[in-house]
Amino acid sequence: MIDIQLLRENPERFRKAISLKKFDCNLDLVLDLDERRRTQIGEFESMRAKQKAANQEMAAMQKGSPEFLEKVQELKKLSAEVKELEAACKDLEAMWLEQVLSIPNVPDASVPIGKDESDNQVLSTWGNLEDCSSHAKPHYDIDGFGNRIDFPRGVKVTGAGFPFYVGPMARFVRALLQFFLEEARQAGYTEVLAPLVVNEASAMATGQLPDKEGQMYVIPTEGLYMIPTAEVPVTNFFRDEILEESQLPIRRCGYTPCFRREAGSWGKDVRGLNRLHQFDKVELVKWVHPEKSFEELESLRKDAERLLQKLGLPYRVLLMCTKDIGFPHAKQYDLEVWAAGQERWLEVSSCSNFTDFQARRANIRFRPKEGKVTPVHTLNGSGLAIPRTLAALLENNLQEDGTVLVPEVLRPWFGEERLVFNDA
RNA sequence: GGAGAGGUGACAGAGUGGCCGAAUGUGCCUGACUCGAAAUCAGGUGUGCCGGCAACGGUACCGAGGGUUCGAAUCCCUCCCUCUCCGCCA
Repeated sequence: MIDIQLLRENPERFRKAISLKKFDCNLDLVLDLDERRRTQIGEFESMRAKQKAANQEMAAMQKGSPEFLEKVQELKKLSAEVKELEAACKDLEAMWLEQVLSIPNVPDASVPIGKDESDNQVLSTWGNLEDCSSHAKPHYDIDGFGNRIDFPRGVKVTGAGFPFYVGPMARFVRALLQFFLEEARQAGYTEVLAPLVVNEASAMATGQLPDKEGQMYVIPTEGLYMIPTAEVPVTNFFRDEILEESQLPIRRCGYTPCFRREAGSWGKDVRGLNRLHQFDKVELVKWVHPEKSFEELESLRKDAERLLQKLGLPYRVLLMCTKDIGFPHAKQYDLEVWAAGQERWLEVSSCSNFTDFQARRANIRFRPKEGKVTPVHTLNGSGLAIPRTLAALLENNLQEDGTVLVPEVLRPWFGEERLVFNDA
């Protein structure tokens, strides 16, 4: 959530941010509620102070004495008033909070202004598209693909979007995960193995609730949600905590399966590995000093880029425009890998700086050497999402003989030079 | 899942209706002592919100949410969590 103090001081800054992000929320209502809330709090607290003082007097009186009983009668009325004022406060507070939570984060000045995805800037492109296999074809059209990634069995067992990875392909996914995790470790991220379901408070803190609940699978009997990304449990690790300045920055990585309902994305771009309900991903998360978050975003992006470079996959870096960055984001890069068979770019990582927006919502703060407790800045990025990376890899490295050449960096983990699709 | 016990500040641990934002101890910070350190002594040491330029004042917070009462850390209800025993189980 935003800093209400800043909104009071400079509403225009937020008005602009909202229009740039094309979000719909009523700033005047927020400011009005803020005003009323403060007045209400003032009234309640002064009445409450009066009550406390009177109760103080009572404590000194002899219980049951006439003046005591008289005082009780007198205070009953005051007590009722206090209760009313308190209830009014709570109501206003709740309305106020709901509105404050609906205001998006302000985009950084470096974020290009744009109206749709065509305004995202391609910052750089790495690798040569021509270097990809001349035999490339969409991964789902590779001979024997179904032997290795079994969608029909997934449909039978669970439903669409839950494939089985079989034999060498299962091992290959594991090799990718191990490669990603090891790279992250060497880049200074501490590995965590996190819960795959989270409670409501956690989903609220990272912003999946209340607006994006359609994205998550729900376990209604327990009131829990299956995670759409490791970001949720990993970020919530420090929820409601005060960190020491000397601890910052904290860098963590975590592998988890991710579960996404993807409601509404029916029919488009969903073939093969392009979009699944369950997929594996390594996520990188940082908690940093507010002054360092934008440089930490650059290094986060580079950490993700390095993975694609080592895998030899051509990719491009997009600086997302104001319309395309999400609600809590201040700045966001997307990494898109080239899938030579489909001849299209696939998003495999999104690296974001949330500044203090998510931290304020999740109540993650730090104690500066001087001054008062302050929200940290949080960042995260994929490093990387498996299925699309895998799709590009299969397509780009497809050989004439129908096998896929395994990148050097994966061989220590996979143990073989080629991925074969047809069982001998 | 059943039975019992319990959840208090950074930690340990008192407190069972008003004198409790909360004893005491530990830790931490400052000062004294010391060449320096240890030990000792003295003082300080939470977070949110509201008001205030500030000093500061007010208010809330003793697992969470309701309730009783003039007044709740303390009594009642619901929920969550931890521990012990039993059951079940990878």
